[in-house]
Amino acid sequence: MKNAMPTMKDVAQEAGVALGTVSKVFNGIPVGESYRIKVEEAARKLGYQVNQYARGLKTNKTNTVAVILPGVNHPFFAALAHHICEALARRDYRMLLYVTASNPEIEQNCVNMVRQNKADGIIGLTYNPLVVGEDLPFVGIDRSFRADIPCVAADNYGGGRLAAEKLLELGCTHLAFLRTGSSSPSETDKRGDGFESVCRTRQIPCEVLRRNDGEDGPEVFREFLLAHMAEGKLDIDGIFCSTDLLAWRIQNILAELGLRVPEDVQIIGFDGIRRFGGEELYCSTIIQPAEKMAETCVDLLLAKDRSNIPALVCLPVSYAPGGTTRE
Amino acid sequence: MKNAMPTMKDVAQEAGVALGTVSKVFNGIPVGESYRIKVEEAARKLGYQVNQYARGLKTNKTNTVAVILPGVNHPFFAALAHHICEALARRDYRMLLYVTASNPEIEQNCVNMVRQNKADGIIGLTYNPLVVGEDLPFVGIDRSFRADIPCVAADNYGGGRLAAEKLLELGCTHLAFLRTGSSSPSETDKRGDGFESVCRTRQIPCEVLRRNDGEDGPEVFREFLLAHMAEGKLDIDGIFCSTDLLAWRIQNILAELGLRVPEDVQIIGFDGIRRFGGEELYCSTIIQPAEKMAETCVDLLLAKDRSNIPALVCLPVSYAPGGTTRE
DNA sequence: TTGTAAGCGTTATCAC
DNA sequence: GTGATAACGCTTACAA
Repeated sequence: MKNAMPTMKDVAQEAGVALGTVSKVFNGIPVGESYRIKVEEAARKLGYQVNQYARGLKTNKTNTVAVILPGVNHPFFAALAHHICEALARRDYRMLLYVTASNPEIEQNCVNMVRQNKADGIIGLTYNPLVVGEDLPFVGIDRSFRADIPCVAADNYGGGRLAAEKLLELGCTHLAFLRTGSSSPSETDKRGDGFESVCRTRQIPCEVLRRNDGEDGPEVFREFLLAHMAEGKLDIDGIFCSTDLLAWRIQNILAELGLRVPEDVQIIGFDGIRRFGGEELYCSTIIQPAEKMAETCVDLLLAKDRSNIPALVCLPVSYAPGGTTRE
Repeated sequence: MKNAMPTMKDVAQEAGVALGTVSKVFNGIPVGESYRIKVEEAARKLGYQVNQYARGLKTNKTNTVAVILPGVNHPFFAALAHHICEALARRDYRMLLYVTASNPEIEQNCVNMVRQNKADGIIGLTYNPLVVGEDLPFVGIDRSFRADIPCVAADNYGGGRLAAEKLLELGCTHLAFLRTGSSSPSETDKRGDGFESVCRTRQIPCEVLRRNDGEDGPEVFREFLLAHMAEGKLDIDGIFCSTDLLAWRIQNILAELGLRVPEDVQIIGFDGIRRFGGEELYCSTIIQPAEKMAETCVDLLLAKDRSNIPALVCLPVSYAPGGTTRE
């Protein structure tokens, strides 16, 4: 009458064997051939599926990993979620997804919920320092808030350097770095550092504007650009933006100002966002290896030996032209 | 030494009350005020969290819903996932996400896994007929494969009509409907039906090209357009594409052919995809109410009374100009 | 090898 | 109102 889901007991009865024997069959523990057959047959007949959570109650493993992201609406986060989900599935794990809108309370709340749901670990791209038990494996993306929590990120510093080198290679002589993003520190801050370091070394003039989300509107960037214009010309000829989204906005502003990209000024973004999740790039950009990052997070989280986990893993980025540079 | 997660027993001991009392406190069952305080204090001190799955073992509820999508890389799917996740969180449910790449085996496999994980229900955008137990609540998006499984979709038919009416209102006299998509039938097929019905009624010439994904490359559309060109002019002046992605591709082809949008030909897409998951539209389009759809799916799935669930719920769409129409 | 029984953390049914 | 106690579906010694 209630829930007709068959249990191990049903299978045992159907197969005419003991409960323990059924369990063994489903755990790959050797059992008499004839018994195995009987059990498997009964299981198929009844459509039996092990209850992972009842099992977890005993084994303290649920084969479930919680993933905490600010959201899944932004293409880069979507790509992460997608690839993490697939990487987990390949290992026969399931993904419990939480979205937080970067809200500290929600983030912490998610962590608490994860404990209720007994996930085997957490992969989290979070912006706030969280309290998470020592016992619960945690891997951070782009950010680590505790010494023993490994962080997986793209090689943001290297990506910044690469962007600078590319722009110089493409003939730029006066660069700029533009940034928006969260105010809480993260690996992504190194994008600008890498970029500036190249400029310093090569003694290239580099204008910098770093802003935090919400601090002020897009008009700061407009003003910045205006301040660098004289007689309809921009004195900057190469811009590195901290994200593809910012690059897109900058392009719009430049268009309004009557400047052409890439003729008057070349732009390189960061992320490697593709239209419709698979079509062409929005701009010339430094591509984050989302799939590799996902795979690495999962590997790190599920590693048997958690004694010598690295604190930070930076994955190689690559440059791809996307129409906003001259090549 | 092992997992230090405190249990109800620990809380009971700490609070100096019986186990059952602790349980009652956490279930809102009336209990002596002084006891409640003691329990809550002990729980806080120990950092206790109920184990949802141990609870589920008894109650047959896990407060978990499985969501099955082809992937989460495409912006529309990402939006669905995002809003479903939030809608579930609002009801104190968690989301178990599975991605299938529309592969029938993987889809079925997900359903089986869901049974292992004892989700309370499934929300699925799937392309293949699945075998899913009568007992497991299921809500389909854009498709239903069984009479008793409710389907939530945008008003695709109405959207098609709206597109036709808009194009006519904008002065078009010779229309076309272009379509790609899965070969398996779904609610989305009605987009073209609605569009054509308006054309028929109003006696407007309407060229139609319906293709299935993978049947052939993008060149069919190019050929189609070429076949409708004479002396560098297109005899069609209004195109309705079954998705924004297709509209984007068509725009690219038109550009190659030297045709201008919206001057020479106006285009309306379907979906309402926004750049970077929140910026402007790609084209003039019929917007699917992703958030409402998500909310509706969750409502339907979690409805107390599942006796009179509708078979199909179509949510209202809206039109928004996005630069590919003249207004 | 196979069967038995004691938990895992929780809820629910009872006597008290 | 409170506190034992028997499930829930499964794993795992341990005994047969």
